[in-house]
Amino acid sequence: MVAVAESLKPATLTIADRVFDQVRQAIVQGEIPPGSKISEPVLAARYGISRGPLREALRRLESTNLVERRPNLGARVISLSNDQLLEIYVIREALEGMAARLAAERMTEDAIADLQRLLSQHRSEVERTDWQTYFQQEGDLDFHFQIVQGSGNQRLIDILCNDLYHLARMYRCQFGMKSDRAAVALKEHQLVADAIAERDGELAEWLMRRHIRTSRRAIERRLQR
Amino acid sequence: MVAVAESLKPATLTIADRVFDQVRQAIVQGEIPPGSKISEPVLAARYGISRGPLREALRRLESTNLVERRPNLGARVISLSNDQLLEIYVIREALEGMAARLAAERMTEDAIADLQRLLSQHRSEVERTDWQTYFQQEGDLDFHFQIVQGSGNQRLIDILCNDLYHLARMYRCQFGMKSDRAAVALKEHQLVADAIAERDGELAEWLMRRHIRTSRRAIERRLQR
DNA sequence: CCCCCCAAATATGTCGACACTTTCTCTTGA
DNA sequence: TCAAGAGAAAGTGTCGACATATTTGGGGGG
Repeated sequence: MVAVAESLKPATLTIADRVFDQVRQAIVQGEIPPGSKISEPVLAARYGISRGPLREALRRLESTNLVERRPNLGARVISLSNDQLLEIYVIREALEGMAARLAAERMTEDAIADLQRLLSQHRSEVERTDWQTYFQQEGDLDFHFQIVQGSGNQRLIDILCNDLYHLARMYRCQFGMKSDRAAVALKEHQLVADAIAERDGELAEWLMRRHIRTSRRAIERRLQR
Repeated sequence: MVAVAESLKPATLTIADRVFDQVRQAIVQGEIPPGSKISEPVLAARYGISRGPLREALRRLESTNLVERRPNLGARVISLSNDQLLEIYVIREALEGMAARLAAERMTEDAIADLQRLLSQHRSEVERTDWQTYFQQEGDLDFHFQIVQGSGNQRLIDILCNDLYHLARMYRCQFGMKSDRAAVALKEHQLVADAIAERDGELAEWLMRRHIRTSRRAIERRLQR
């Protein structure tokens, strides 16, 4: 259901790759709670592998900022402080704003049609209030994901999809955040998509930045309570 | 002379840490040419260590985007294509623009004074045309570095300082780019610094983005020739 | 009763060896 | 002569074991 595409996988899958995915999923879904220490022997035993590939996986998790490793002290699942979460939104504002601008300039007509289709699908989902929260949460990421893809800037895609989005999802699982601004967010999404469809890069960037800034402030308010 | 500060080092230094720094320096300075294959046994022998820590170092180099690793095929030093170099400048435009905005809002008066001092030092250096190119190159990074630090956004600092700046430096070493726009760049720097000193975040972001965009276009022109 | 110090236990860092994959080379056949 | 295939060589992936650092627990002293 979630269209967070892994960039093209290598033909042969190494053990470290497989364990990396498994542990990442376990962390993002909160199975391994944030802040908890990760014991290499324990995890290696759980997955039935040696410590070598496990360390490789942990190292990759560190590079995606899901775990922290300190020499001779081991690895811990990161627990995002409120400030760190807000920091991520600031970066997303900058990067996704740029992504929206580039998407308006370079996205293919087909991709724009897909984007509009995704939005109309979201619209119908939002009307069914029961599924609202779940679909809006994942659907929100899908929308941002498609625009980032449309930017055509591979490094931009990597930074956002491999690092920041996983963090955002982990945080949502962690705090069970229900969005009560699904309808509002959907309207903002529509405005961005329209600007892209009209090839107005400057406006698309401005709208996307305002959208993310609004989301950040909503979270900020929620955290202060 | 180069103030690219490593974020606070752990007390104990592991072998993998040391080799990571050494290999990174070798790559950035072009000692290990871009695109060349990295043989684990060879490098391990050169540094007198086992393949374990070396692989850890290679993994960290991969996470900083200085080497590419593919399963069962080994590691290669990345060789930036022209497009990839330009992609980095697009991301820098977005991120450093935001950094300048934040710096204008949050930088301490002392830090701003340091920034102005750095610029006046650059001014005197630019007048001595012989050292111009070298100092301008490194000084340029120092200037950007100080502003990014002033943003106070730790993740922003990490992304720029640990990844993108090293790539930019490698590319400069690789192509031996001499900047013939040192004087112009210096003026642009001064404008950004002034906007920060006046706490005008919006202007600071606009000026920084224009500055980086101008640099990108200068490179673009140079590459097409 | 609390604090400090020392030792055992546990975990991480490092190493060497083995297995499997990839690549190169040489042979064989058309 | 060239192409295809088999075998060898080199390299990466994985494993188990040892060395070193950290943590934990207990004992002694204040």
